[in-house]
Amino acid sequence: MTNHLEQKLLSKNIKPTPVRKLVLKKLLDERVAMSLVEIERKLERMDRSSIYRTLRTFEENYLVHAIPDRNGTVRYAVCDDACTCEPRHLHLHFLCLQCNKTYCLTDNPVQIPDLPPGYEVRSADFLIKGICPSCNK
Amino acid sequence: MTNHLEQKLLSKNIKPTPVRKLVLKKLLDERVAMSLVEIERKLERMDRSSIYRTLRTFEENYLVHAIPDRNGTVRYAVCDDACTCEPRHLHLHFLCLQCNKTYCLTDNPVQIPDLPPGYEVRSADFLIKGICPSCNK
DNA sequence: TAAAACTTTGCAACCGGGTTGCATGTATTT
DNA sequence: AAATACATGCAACCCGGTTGCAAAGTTTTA
Repeated sequence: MTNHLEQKLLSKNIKPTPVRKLVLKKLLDERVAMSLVEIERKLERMDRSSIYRTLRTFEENYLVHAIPDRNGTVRYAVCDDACTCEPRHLHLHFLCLQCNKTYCLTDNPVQIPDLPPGYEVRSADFLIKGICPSCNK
Repeated sequence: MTNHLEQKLLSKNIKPTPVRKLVLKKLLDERVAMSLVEIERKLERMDRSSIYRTLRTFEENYLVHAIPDRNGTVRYAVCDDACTCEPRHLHLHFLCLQCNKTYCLTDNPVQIPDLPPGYEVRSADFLIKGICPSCNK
């Protein structure tokens, strides 16, 4: 419901405007990470630059995180409540090569390996590619 | 030297043409992963589409692998001799947020975590971001 | 060795996602 | 109610990626 969306936005200090609520709703409903254009196509009446700026606002305020894929498109996924998007937070994602959906696998903890001295780690992305359960049956 | 480049190309069944040798040389010399445009800027006289097609050929023949970053650009790095780019091969990369260079950390093994049943893993990318040793001193 | 077939390269044009400037509309403050 | 700030929509632009096509180079075949 709407209130839930508003609360989620407010909890990240984002003013709950109509556009923002719709974009957030879409991201939550689809339950997979979406790119700017994917969102644009699903929200027919909405202007691209509005979605673009909305996604930037979301990312700046740690409501979503970005997941780059091999073709140069970036998809966005809503951070779960525990996600702080802080340094050393590790995002684990699964991209299905068949249906092209990107799943967030938040409950699979991954260790960031020790690096040679001198490397200072700020964040990390782990993207696994393959076939997802629903394409696999 | 040239012969080394030719051998590297031939070992992956790529005909060693002038353009290909130059692109490969540049990738090896710079020792960091480079995007299409980065290569284009370093190789002033060379046509973009030639570089583009060259990179595709390299990738198709497993001479380089692609590393997507957060802004939607894809960088290419020469696979080391052990790298087969096969399923289950895990690429570990480090992107410096300051100098924007991408390093291949091939000697840091990483385990692909166990996923929930139904997920079939084909490949994986692990991108760590932070500050590299030479920016860090 | 010359012609035919194929591959590589360069040029130009295009495409499409991402980005920005600006004007209008909507909310917030005074 | 006026002034200010913020959000939205539109249009235009930018730029990396991609493709079609013709010229140059290479390999094959007769």
